[in-house]
Amino acid sequence: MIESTVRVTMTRTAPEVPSPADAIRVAVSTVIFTLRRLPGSDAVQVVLPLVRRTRDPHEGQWALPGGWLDATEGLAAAASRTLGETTGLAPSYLEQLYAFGAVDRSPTRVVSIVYWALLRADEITDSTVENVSWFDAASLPRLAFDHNEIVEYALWRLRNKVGYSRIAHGLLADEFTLADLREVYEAILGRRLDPANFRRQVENSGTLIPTDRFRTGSHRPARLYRYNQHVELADRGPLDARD
Amino acid sequence: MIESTVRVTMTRTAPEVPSPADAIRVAVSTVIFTLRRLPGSDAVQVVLPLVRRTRDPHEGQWALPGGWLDATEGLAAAASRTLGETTGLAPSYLEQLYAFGAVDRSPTRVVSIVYWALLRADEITDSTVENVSWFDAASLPRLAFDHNEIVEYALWRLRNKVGYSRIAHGLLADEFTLADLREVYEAILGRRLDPANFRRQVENSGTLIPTDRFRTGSHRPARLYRYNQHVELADRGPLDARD
DNA sequence: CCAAAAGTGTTGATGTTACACCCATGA
DNA sequence: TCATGGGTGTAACATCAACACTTTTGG
Repeated sequence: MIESTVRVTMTRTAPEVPSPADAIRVAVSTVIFTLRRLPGSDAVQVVLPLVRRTRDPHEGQWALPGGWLDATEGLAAAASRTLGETTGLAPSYLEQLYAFGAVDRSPTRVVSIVYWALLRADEITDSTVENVSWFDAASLPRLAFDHNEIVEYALWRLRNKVGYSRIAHGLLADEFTLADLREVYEAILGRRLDPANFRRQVENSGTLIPTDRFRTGSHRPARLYRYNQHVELADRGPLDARD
Repeated sequence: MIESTVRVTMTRTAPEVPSPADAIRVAVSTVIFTLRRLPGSDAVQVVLPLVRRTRDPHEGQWALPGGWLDATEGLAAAASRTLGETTGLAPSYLEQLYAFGAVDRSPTRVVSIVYWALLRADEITDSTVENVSWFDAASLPRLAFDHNEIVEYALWRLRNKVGYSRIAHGLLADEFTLADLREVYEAILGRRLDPANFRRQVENSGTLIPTDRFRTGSHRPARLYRYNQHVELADRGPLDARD
């Protein structure tokens, strides 16, 4: 009988339908990055919103926004929803980061599907939601669960991806100067970039459309650019908006 | 009362502990790649093992090896276990691919944490496990669930990663010639590479250690190389063997 | 000797880095 | 006018693709 072999797969250590005692719950969390200019300084920081926990595991500590996966929604939808409910934010870019499922990462068994997101400068709603604060990604306090490690990994992905994709644009509004864009790269990469070389690289990439408007400031006006909508922020391969 | 705000997160659409009716099960599957030389030909194919389903959803169709996540094991451990149980294989390289959780990907709600793995030439156990067959990755039949799309994505990742890491080495035994290694790259990328340029690139990468042994064949003997164990197969960032 | 794969050399195209220099504006 | 950031030019350097060429073996 053919069934015998596959039986091994399905029944040896786990029954066809896991019993309630084996309950594994699925949560969804999101690491949301945006930039903030320090008041009274020209420095730009990568910041992210955290939510203070008011329940038992790690009560009082800061944690990533998230919640339980609903049986009727996809993973990305759950990320958007929980994120909107906790912080009121709706990011322009959302991508799956990793599934964290170590046995001891929570007192009960929880597998967290973590997403990461970018928020444009014009998307930051300053509606002060209670229990939500923004933190400098470079100097976080001790977070709940394994969320420190998760943010570390998200930062690593962000820095990596900025090198081979155009995601940096996901942090800027519609129109921006090349200095604005360079500032984004510098904040993420943590080092200064040559303005001349940066200009050429980004101009030759074909992702920018020059407008005929200029931003007038304290010195020579800088041309405003627009993002080429036909170019994806990042090549996600055969994956599109799928879960 | 502080609790009110966070309540929104936890209770609006999902209760603190999901009820049994909302049951979401977590499965783990693995896409295992290895290379096979076509008999009577010099062509090398990327192949992967599939398991024929003997149960209700998609019975009779081929599917990725996998099984249910056990409450007492981590994600990577579950991938290794289910994979060993179904195919008897123990790959040299294992990395998380993606979490698939679309609502309609299975008749019941299943979130699949999918891993992908590389099998060295010397790791292929030819113990003919029942209901397991090897397929050319380039021409798969219609698979169960969304497994066709999953394999597509895994192939995309493999091809991408071969360009910026040395994972290709995960497909070869201890000692190999540069032609062997080039053959791996050619099979994955699907195009011929210039032997001269390939040699220089890989020699300058510092990942190979030349031995003083040669493989004698029909023509001029080729030097055998060994991997530099101090160089990781792929930079996984702050993630190591974690779940 | 011959065929064929192993291995080396060379050249032009292309991209990256550093930095000198000119341009346009507000103050 | 001057200081400053916007914007252009250019030479040194590294990387890479194409391909001619030499070396070494089995037959």
